[in-house]
This record gives sequence, C-alpha cells and structure tokens, in this order.
Amino acid sequence: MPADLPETSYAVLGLIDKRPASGYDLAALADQSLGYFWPISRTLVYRELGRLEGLGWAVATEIAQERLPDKRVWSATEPGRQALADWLSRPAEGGTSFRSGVLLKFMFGARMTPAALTSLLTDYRESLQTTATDLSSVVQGLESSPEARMGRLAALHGLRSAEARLAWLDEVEAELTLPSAAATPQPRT
Amino acid sequence: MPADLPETSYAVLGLIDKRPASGYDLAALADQSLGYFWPISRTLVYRELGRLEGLGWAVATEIAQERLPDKRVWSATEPGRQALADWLSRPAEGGTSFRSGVLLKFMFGARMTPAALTSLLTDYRESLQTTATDLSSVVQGLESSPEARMGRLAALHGLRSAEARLAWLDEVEAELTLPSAAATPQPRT
DNA sequence: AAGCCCATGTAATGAGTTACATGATTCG
DNA sequence: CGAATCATGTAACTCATTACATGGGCTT
Repeated sequence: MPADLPETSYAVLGLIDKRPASGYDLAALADQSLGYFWPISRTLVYRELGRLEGLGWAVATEIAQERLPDKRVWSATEPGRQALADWLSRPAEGGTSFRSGVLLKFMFGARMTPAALTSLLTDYRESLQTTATDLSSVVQGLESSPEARMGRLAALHGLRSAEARLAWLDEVEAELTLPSAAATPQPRT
Repeated sequence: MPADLPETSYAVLGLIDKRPASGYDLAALADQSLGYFWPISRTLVYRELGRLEGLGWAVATEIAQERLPDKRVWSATEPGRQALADWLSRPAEGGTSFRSGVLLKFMFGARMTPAALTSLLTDYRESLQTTATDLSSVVQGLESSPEARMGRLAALHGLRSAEARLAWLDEVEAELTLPSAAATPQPRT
C-alpha cells in the first residue's frame, strides 16, 4: 500500500540503516560508494530524507555543534528497517540502465573526421583509465575489511567493466587502423 | 547560440541523416541499434522530431498510404547536417551514466537472506546471458557489412561488458560460497 | 582576502517514462 | 475474433540536475 518509492529512497534508507548520518555526510558517502552505480546528488539526499521522515521510516536527531553548523543526524526506524528488508527480499526491478554519450557519437563515427574520432576514443580511454585506477584502489582499500565485502565486490564489478572496455578500445583501434593495411593488394577468397 | 540540446536530439538527427524515416520507424530502429547504449522511447522520438522541425534541422514529407495509415517521413536539412557535424566535432559531454538496481541491492547484501542474494545473482546472470546472446548475434549479423562497422563495434562494446560481468559473477559466487570452506581449519600466515 | 569545508535547504527546469486516445488492416 | 502491426500524437508525472540562498569557521 505504500506506493512504490524510487529505489533511491531505499538507497538512502539503507545507508542510514548501516550508520546514522547527516544529509551532508550521506551525500559524501553516497558519492564514494553507491555513486559508481547509483549516483545520488546532494539535493536528492535531502529530498529522500524528507520523504522517509514522512513515511515514518527515518527520524532525525538535532545535534548542536560549537564551531560547525548544527546538523540533523538521521537513523532508520523499526518500520523503516522492515521496509528495507521487504525491498531487499523482492527481486530487482528493471532499474538497470546504461547510457553512453561516447558510444552515441561513436555510432556516427563514419561522419566524423579521423581526428575527431581518434580524440573521442582517446578521451574515452583516459576516462576509463581514471575510473579503473580509482576503483582498483577502492578494491584494495577494502581488501582487509570483511564487513565491506559487498562494497568491495561492487567496486570490482565496475573495475572489471572498465577493464573490458579498455580491451575493447584496443580491439577497436586495431581494426580502425587496419584499413590502410587493407589497401595492400590481397588475394580474394 | 542555439542553446545546447539534449544529446537525444542529435541521436534522432543522426538517424534521419543516415536514412529518412517516419517517427514510428525511427523508434523501432533506435530500439534495435542505439537502444543498447542510448534508449529513446517512442514518445520521445516524436518530441525530438518536433524540436528539430522547429529549429529547421529536419523536415517532414507527408506520405499517403493506401492500406496503412499515412506517415510523415523525416529527413535532415542542410543546417541540420551542419549542426550534426558540429556536434560530432565537439568532445563528448559528460553524458555517460550507469545505474544498476542489481548492484544497489547487492550492496546491502549483508542484510539479505542467502536465498534472496542467490536469486538476485541468478536473475542478473540470466539477464546478462540474454543480452550477451542478443549482442553476439547482432555482431555476427553485421560482420559482413562494412557500412555498419560502427554499429557492430558498438554492439561489441556491450558484448564485452556483459562478458566481463558474467566473469565477475563467477568471481563473486566463488567468494561467497567459500566462507563455508573457510570454516575448515587452515594454517595462518 | 579568497576560497574551501561544514551544513541545510528552496526553486526552477527538463529529460524521460507511462498512460491515454484513436483507428484501419492483417494474421492466426 | 482477438491480437499484433502500422501510425501519430497528447497529457500527466516524476526523477534528477543545476542554480540559488545563507552563513560561520578554517586555511593559505
């Protein structure tokens, strides 16, 4: 009966269930962990917290600070934990999407100048290398912490994807530079 | 000066530039090609066509059909082609996003029952296998058509990603079933 | 003095999805 | 006879991003 919420609500709920935190902290936290496969902007965090409060799934404790601004630390209520458990027991809804501006442009690569195509691929390679390095250090950093196992494996998912795409780039570059070699006369089948 | 449009506009523009088509056809076309990395819903196609028309980047030709409903066949205008070329020459904007409901739930896997976690992974494996098979047949189908090279390589990108994720699943399953084996006494380093 | 970190929020905007509406034809 | 295909659109909604607003304390 509680109309189905966006998965982002559960994401936030899951975070405060693990460890109570302020909206500000949650945004930072989400950015370094969930962010790789479920980005949540700072503003959204506040919106979702408001929603969770309205449902009675989360409560805030006002904390006064001396040199820093006051903050509201959020934690999950019992109904909230229950709702989280329910959500976890349901199969994952469609929510898996991939959108790549690079591939979109790449599709029309025939219309591009060779230089533009090359720089598109170079930029892509760089950004993949960055995420691969990032994720690889996340994975390493969590290696010794058993309670972060899921986080480590999730990061590994991203790492493996990035590696596969770097390998794809190799394939692509090999094929796209071949044509000059193909100009060499070859016996036909 | 034309405020920057969503990339979807260029996606549609690129499609009609390649081959004029009706909105209906474009939706189907986008679904089988761009759809893997840049989904465009049917309704959106019409919206974008309207926008392109307003910009003078696309024009429609009314085509009366006998047994089928009339249709409007869209093609790119010269300014449209120019705008497309401009867009292609610019580097790819941030537009690359990945969102995975599976990983989101997986992150909270510690709170899940083993059965729920298993079925989450099983479902994921199945969906990956499906996309892998789909893409692999797309790649094969385009193997002999040189003008579809970019499309084939784009599909290959998806295929390689899916393969990497299937391999990731193997890694994960190996690690998550190990703990019982780890109960066996082992000499410590 | 400039600029970042902490901290919370409102407002505006827009991209994209889903549901609704219509209607002829063809296929099983 | 029901379902699918062809064909075009409108309307409602909502998730998510970005810009804006405020303000003290700390660092360079």
